[in-house]
Amino acid sequence: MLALSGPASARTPTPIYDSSALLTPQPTSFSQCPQFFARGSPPAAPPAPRRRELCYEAFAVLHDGVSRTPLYVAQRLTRRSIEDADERRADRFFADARLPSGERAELDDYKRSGYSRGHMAPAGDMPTPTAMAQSFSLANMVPQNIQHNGGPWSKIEQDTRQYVLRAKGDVYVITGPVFTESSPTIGRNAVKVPTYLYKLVYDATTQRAWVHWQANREGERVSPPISYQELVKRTGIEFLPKVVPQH
DNA sequence: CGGCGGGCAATG
DNA sequence: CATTGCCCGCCG
Repeated sequence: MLALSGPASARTPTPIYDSSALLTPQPTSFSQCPQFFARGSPPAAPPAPRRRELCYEAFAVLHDGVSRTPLYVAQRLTRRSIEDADERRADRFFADARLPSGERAELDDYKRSGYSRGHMAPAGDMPTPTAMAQSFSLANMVPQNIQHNGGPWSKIEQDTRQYVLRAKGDVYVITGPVFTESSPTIGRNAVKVPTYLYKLVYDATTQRAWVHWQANREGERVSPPISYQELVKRTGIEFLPKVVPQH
């Protein structure tokens, strides 16, 4: 078992799962890693059962036990963190033991599924060996078209890193899957295959945001970004805190 | 073309 | 379970 033994996760107690936990939402554990969210505010998603908040050393995951994937993964990137992102790729994927077995993807689900294990918070962003290892949690993965993952999506990840290298301050990135009624599943645990993937990039210094919205399929090219408001419309999730008018 | 970064699977 | 070789797409 690969220990999630980084400083951040060491401070994160393992959630207790019992019947009452399914009925009454637990207090947010994102409160223990607010640094990954703009102004410390996690996205406002409509409440739903079987959602778990997981903090890691360099990113935070809202996991969905129905799809057995993350719903979104949040990061804060800086020029410094990208300059530090020169770790050797760990390449050791693992099922995340902090999730109940019925809610999580297992390695066998992806094996010979025809889909790759696609990072939401990319391995290439990770600034420390611990963060690199943690990024291979299946709680950070969705079944992704192999060609799209290694091609256009990889390009978007690298473009994002290049942007951050030139940014003046904090850049918040939120990445996640979008499912449709017809979304297929893989493996015995029926891990849902996303129809679309998005990556929201928000530069807190300039207060500019843009969104990469890509179909999870063969032949998909890098599409022109869409607006933040369009992302909210398509997902129903308010990812960024509403700006409080100053006076 | 080679290097790099996203992966995969076979092998002891 | 770690190592190794391989595939693919993108870019300079």
